Amino acid sequence: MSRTADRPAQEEALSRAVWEVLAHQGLERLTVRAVAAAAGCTTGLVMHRFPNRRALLRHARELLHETSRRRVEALEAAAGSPREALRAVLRQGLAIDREAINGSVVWIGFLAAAFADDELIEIHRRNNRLWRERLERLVGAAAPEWPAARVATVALALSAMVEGAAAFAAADPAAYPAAAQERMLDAALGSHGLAA
Amino acid sequence: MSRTADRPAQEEALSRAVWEVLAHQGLERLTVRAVAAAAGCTTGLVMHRFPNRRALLRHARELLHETSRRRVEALEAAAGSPREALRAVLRQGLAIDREAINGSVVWIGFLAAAFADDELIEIHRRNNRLWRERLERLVGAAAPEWPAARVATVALALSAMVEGAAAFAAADPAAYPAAAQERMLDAALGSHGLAA
DNA sequence: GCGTTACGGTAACATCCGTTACGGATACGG
DNA sequence: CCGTATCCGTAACGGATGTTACCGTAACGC
Repeated sequence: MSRTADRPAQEEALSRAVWEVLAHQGLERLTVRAVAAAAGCTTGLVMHRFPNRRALLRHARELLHETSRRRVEALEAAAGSPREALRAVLRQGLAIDREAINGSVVWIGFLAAAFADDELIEIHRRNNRLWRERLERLVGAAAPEWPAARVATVALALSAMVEGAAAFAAADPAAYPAAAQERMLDAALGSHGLAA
Repeated sequence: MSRTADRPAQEEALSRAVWEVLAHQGLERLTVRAVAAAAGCTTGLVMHRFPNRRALLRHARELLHETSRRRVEALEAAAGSPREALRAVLRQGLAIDREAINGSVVWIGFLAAAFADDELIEIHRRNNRLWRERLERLVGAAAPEWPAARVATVALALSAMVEGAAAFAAADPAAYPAAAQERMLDAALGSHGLAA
């Protein structure tokens, strides 16, 4: 062996650089060179870690999903009741601080990129279906007496609302302040009889 | 004068070509050459009609907004009651047929592009605020007794839900069939006491 | 008809892209 | 210490991109 490079750490650093570029420069400027510059290295390292640009994007997308999954599971575990868990998980999907706004911008960038990359769209669908199952499980726990069809419909309504609000806020943070998003979430939960 | 070219018609045709490329090839392949090919002309015509690529995208974005505004106003005028108008306007924002799915893909593409173009994001914000005002007016007409704050909150909840559902369906049409989206809409309207 | 003028296709330009090849540097095994 | 294997920065390549310049061509006024 020669000098041991921490490959997973480098891959994560490069993935974070992808998020950075996506959040602050947009999809059109998401080039290998821009990612390398954001990571403080050269294109040589990037192309040594990943066989090509698409593989880099895929890794960054997967890591983003894994990160948000862990965050959601921590919130779910820390919640005191099913309804609190549901609200906490939905709330983290909103764009209520600068970091979450950046996350939403990145999410939109990956989605737009996925329409031109079969493997990215496959990753999106897989993750989205897991997200949907989680939401249905949380709604079912929050309203145990509901039939499955109602659970599924309300879970879709809530998850779609959160995604849409995050997109709105990402594009126009001043027009969609955190308080407005939270009022929206509580109004929706309350209207469905799911208030904690 | 020489041979009179129908400039507005050409600009519209080029804008439609932009939508076409955005819907079927994605933002990354949205090049001047791809737009020209989709419009059945060469880059020469494109660059004669617009000073540069960004101006072409801006025109296509504005025209898209104007088109959907006209569609929405027709639905609103044809509705028999305020609540029917609200439902019809929200329903057209869903991705319930192939054309609407394409429209949602295009919408996401423009949004992702806007994060790298100050003028595009400005157009988005202006249009989105008009959309929001329309929704608040419709919700207010559907529930005249509500205070303004509740109207605004519910309008945000409904519009965000529709946008999110359209994004979900655009990325995974098989997982979000039209019937599921409509059930979601009716469940949300019903939960807020706005069913027709 | 004919000159003029707008129109738009062709082709070139500089730049940037993803990717590849190479070579210097470095840490480990012996 | 030294050979060697790995790491990664450098630099180049072919191709694509936005944009510009040029020029043939077709229609209108006279």
